[in-house]
Amino acid sequence: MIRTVMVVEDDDAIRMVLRTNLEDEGYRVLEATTAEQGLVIVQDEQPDVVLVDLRLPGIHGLDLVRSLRATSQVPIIIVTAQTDSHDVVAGLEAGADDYVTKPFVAKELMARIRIQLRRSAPPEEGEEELVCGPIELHPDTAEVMRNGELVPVSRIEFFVLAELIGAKGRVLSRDHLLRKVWGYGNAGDGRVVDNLIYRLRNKIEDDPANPELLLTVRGFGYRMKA
Amino acid sequence: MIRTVMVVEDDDAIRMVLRTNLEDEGYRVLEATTAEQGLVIVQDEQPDVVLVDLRLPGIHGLDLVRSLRATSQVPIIIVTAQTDSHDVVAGLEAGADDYVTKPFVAKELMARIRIQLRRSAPPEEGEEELVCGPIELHPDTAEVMRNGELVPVSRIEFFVLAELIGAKGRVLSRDHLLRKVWGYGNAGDGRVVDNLIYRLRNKIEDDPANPELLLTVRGFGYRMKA
DNA sequence: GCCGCATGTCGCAGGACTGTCGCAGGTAGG
DNA sequence: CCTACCTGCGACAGTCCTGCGACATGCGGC
Repeated sequence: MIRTVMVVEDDDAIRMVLRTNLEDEGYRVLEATTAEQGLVIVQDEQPDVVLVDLRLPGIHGLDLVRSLRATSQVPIIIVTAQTDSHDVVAGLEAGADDYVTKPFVAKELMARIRIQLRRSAPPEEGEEELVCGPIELHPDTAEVMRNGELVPVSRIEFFVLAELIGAKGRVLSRDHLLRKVWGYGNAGDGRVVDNLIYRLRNKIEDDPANPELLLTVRGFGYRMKA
Repeated sequence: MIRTVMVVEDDDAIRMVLRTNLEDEGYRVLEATTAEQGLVIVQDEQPDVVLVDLRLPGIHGLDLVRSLRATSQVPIIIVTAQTDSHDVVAGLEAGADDYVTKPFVAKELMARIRIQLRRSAPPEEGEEELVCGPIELHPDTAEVMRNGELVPVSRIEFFVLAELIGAKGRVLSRDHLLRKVWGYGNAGDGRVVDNLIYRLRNKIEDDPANPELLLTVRGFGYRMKA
């Protein structure tokens, strides 16, 4: 099961560090630079954890925490400078679940995220099997097997495949995939999806020109063979 | 049965979020950014639910609610900022059926929409099977089966068939189909429908010249065999 | 039976949709 | 710094869709 982490942080450098660290841990990462944006994205994507920098331009992070907590149970971790210790207290009172102070040690933050995830994880879950015919996805290792043989796929290819297989044969529109995989606010050309599908087919189909697993539904989008 | 939700909201970001969420739930979505526009579209399209932002440019959402209620029974859900609680009361008095405050949780809004739909819907519903004789529609995969065999149809053909089968034998006028399938603002020739029916018959009828499923009702339109 | 209108039945051409592939900037790793 | 890979983008071609028009057919009223 792929978990999604939302990062609300206006400092580009820090956001980048967080993104790379999180992606290395296998999370899907959403980003926002303002509280307003963060609020919208959280509602749209319903991430599994939210990291909030308290010092945001415009609306203060503290208010974001309150707004989030008012409508959602999502675990919130505050990320803040060491000097703002009083804000941390206010943040926890506002409904945050944990905090880390900058400069933070990546490993510690990752650990805290895991704790929050475990705490909020649905009781069972069952690690939904991502299998479709000869294709098998291992979210743990981000690996794709085909007839038991490892197929190298890129990060984004993996997510698209996971989304498609997770849909269990239902059609997914290009828009849907753009939003779910590329992320919110990505106004990228819809053709990006076509391209990625083309590349995926070259990796997982016997005869990429006559796909039997990753099917086109003209006018609608793509779907996996049931 | 495909339901239509109308969104009257001037904020682009919020409208976008609503659209994507609603489309993910399988609704058809209509949009308007002003009360005037909303009123026109509602009358023309007769959606199944209307979401109204109270803070609209020009005419206030409250007046839109009154105008709608004056001429229609359509369920109205108010979407408003938390701070406008007095407006909510006024809105409900003006005839709205429910409300959500921004920031709202998408899931909650979807649930409220379902409630309104159920309230206004024919008693049963329940994922209504799109089946008519040997014809079977699968919205998940956008596929049409005939005697268990896949029949390739285009996007627009699929929607027309869905609309007809959803009507359960009632006659649908060309105008109705143009509005529901081709969409608002399409001033297309009514003969476009005739053409499409012709093509559909060639795909789903045993003897297209003597249709037994997709029937003509002279002077009115078309209907499926009961 | 005749006439007028609604509908059926094509064929066509423009265009929408998708597959395919090469290119270049960017990134990660060595 | 170099290399390999990833990824978005654009271009092109082939296929399919679809609106339109023209003519044929059939139905209903007189």
